[in-house]
This record gives sequence, structure tokens and C-alpha cells, in this order.
Amino acid sequence: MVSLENTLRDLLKNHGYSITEQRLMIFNLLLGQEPLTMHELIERTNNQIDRASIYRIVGLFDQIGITQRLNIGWKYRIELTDKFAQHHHHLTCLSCHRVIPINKDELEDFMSQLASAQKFIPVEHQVEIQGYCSDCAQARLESKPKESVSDPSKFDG
Amino acid sequence: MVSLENTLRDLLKNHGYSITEQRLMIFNLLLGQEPLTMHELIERTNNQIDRASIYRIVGLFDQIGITQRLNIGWKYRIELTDKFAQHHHHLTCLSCHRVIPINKDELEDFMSQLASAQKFIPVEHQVEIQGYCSDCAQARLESKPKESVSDPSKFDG
DNA sequence: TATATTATTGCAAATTTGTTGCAATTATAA
DNA sequence: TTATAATTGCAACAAATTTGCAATAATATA
Repeated sequence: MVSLENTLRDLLKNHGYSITEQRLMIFNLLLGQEPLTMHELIERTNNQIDRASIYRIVGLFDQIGITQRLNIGWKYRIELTDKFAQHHHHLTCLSCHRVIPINKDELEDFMSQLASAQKFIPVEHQVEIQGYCSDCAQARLESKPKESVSDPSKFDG
Repeated sequence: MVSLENTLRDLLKNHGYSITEQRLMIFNLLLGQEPLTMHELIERTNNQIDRASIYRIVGLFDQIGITQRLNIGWKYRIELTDKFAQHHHHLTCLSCHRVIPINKDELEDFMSQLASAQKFIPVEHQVEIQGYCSDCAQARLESKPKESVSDPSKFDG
């Protein structure tokens, strides 16, 4: 039986990197979570790891395929790759910013097909769909307020 | 016959914003390009627009659906929405970082289906597939060099 | 298990990226 | 034209990310 942490250890080893307390902590913070922003990740380490190290660790994780980045609205978020987690496809509501994970096998198949038609060897993929969730779609039907923004740069994504 | 710039003018007008030289310039820099990072966009204005204004303009463009953000590797990139451009789906090579646009109708159909099955009203969507393009896949078959990086945080995404 | 070697971390400082307030300028509508 | 409101540039600020380097921790080997 292989635990996810062992997969991590192997990945680090195989790439010639050492296993440190800090790397394990970052990994565990990401495990089983919704994708986290850097800020959230830093917060959750509770000053037990220096910021610079966190950036270096996430950089390394990205590089050897442990994590990947995802843009939701304005800022990017960090999530574990397929090796460790399943929910890499999302429906994002433009109104309430809810993120609904989608995880369909048919989607996977479709992706591979699409890629291989171009002689491209897929490793990871993400699908993002922005729109309106059923609640917000309903609310919008009932009242459609005019937008009015003094400083457009203030928008929250 | 409607030019894309007229579509832009209308969009600004309809939302109550004015048409300025700066907004037109940003728009034209994005038109027909691969998605640009903020840095690239700023560079290409050649000091003809202040940084703060560029951020404000892109913020506005995002808000009224002229642009959207996209993560390729390390930093986010700005690209025009469907109203102006077609290539919102990409194959990204993990080795040479080439970005190959994909634009398939079947993909569009598939997306709408997927979303509506969840009573979700799709507005925009992106599909990103990372893997190896045919050239790099070939090269990797011929020689599989060990990676060796002194400071992992230096990686270029 | 101790030790030498190399990788990794924390710290402090620097740089880059993004934001804000406000006066000067420009666009728009009358 | 001219008045009004929106937009820009500027300068200062704040947040995010990176860097160099000495101290520390991990690894491989004796």
C-alpha cells in the first residue's frame, strides 16, 4: 500500500532532492484542500516556515510535477497534480465566485483524444468554465441591477 | 461590416465608459497576439502609458468582458475574450514551453453539455493541456538527460 | 554511528508587481 | 464652445516575490 506521502518522498528522491520537514508540511497543507493562494498557504504555516522557503518549495513542487497553478479570478492558486488529487476542473460562478469541482471520466477521455490527434503527449490538463451557478442565474432573472463602478480597478475578479 | 475595434468602442460605450487613446492602444496590443503577461504588455506600450493606468485599463477590460486572465506556467497572462479572439484553449509543452492553440467546435459543444448538466450557465471556458509536443517527445525518446538544478526556484515555468 | 559533503533553510535586503490619492488632462454631452 | 464628469499621470505606498549568504539540516559513506 502506498501512501500519498510516500509518493511525494519518491518523487523528491527520484529527482535528487532531499526530504525535509518543511517540504512535508507544505505538501500536507495542500493535501485534500481546495486550491490555496500563496497568501493562504503562508498563513497556514503559522510562521513555522520562512516565506522565501515557501516560495522555493512551491517552485520546486511545480517543477517536478507535484503542484500546479490555477487562476481563479484575480490571483493564482496552488493545487496538487493528478498524482495526488482529483479535482482539477472547475465551474466558477462569475457572481458569487463559488467553485464547483467537476471530475468526469468522459472528460478525461475526451482530453486525451483531443491531444493525441495532434501528436501531443498529454501529462496534465485543466478545464475551467466560468458562468453562473443555478442560484445566481435565478437571482439574475429576478432582478438585473445596473452596474456602476467609480474606480473600475477595484473590481474583485 | 463591424471591425473588432468598433466592437470594443460599443462595449465601452454601453457600459458607460469613454473611449481613450490608452484603452485603444492596450486593446490593439492584445489583438492577434499570444496571451501577454502584464510585464510584456507594459513593455510594449513603450512608456506611452503609465503603469497604474495599464493596470486600471486591464482591470476594466476584465470587468466588462473584453479580456480574461489565463495561467500558463508561472505568471498569469491577459488575452481577449471570445468576442475578439478564438484561441482560448492551449496545448503547452512542458519541455520547450511552446503554446499550441486548439480551437475545436466539438470542444465547445462538449463544454456546454458538461456545464448544463449541472444547471450551470457557461459564459467563458478554457482548456489547458500540458504535455510534450511531438518534437520534444521525440527528443526525450532519444536521450533522457538527468535534470540538475542548483536553485530550484530559478525555474522558468 | 560519526563525519564529510552537499542541499536546504532562515534572515535581511532588494526588486518587482500592483494600488492609491490627487491634481492635471481629456472625453463627452449639452 | 463650454461645463461636467471620467480618465490619466505622477509620486508615494503596499504587497508579493526574489536574492545572497551564513547557519543548519539531510544524505551518503566510511
